[in-house]
Amino acid sequence: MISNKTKKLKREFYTRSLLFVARDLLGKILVKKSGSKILSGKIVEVEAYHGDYDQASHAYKGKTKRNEVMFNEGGYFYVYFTYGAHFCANVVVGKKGKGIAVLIRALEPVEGIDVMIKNRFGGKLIHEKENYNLTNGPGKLCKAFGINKNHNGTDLIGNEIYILDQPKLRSNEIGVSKRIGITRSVDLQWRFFIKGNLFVSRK
DNA sequence: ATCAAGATTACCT
DNA sequence: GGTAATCTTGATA
Repeated sequence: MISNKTKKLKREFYTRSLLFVARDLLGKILVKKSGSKILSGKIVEVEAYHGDYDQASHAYKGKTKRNEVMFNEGGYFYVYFTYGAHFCANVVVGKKGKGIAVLIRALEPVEGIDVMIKNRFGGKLIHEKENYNLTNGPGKLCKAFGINKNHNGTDLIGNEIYILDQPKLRSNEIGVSKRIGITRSVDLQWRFFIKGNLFVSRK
């Protein structure tokens, strides 16, 4: 359940070290306002990307037009388009100029589920269990939340998209693994997820 | 100007 | 479990 202690995360949360921020994002609530509607979901799976020594990171080869948002200070939204079809949403982390981010890989829907169904499937949900297929992947959650290129660079300290604080998870509730879908720096154990959560993208 | 790769997904057997 | 789809970006000429 969602705690009553629902304060928006501040800049200081995001400007800490990468792996601390990545782990601490688990269990927090991503919120997006779209008109009068509110969409929200609990973060249940993330991956860390570091610009300096992580060859899988978009920022590894330095700043380009595509990845420039990654070089902001922590607390900005980095959205990119990939495979000709999908957007992926990241939280920029650390100090200005570093090129560090956390990819949000999966959410557990909380508010605005009707809108998410509409965004993902055009309004029709054939099987009840399809709810588990709404936001259990980086491209899927962007589609469900209506996140696209226009949201690249959004300040998460603002009111359009932000993340609500929640009690910190115990370490035995968090799973760790290699990252998914990359071909370089494959051995880093930088994927974190909530153990047993049904909305995690893969086992 | 051309080209290959990609932090994925959906659909097929 | 395998793979086609699809197009933007960044690198190379």
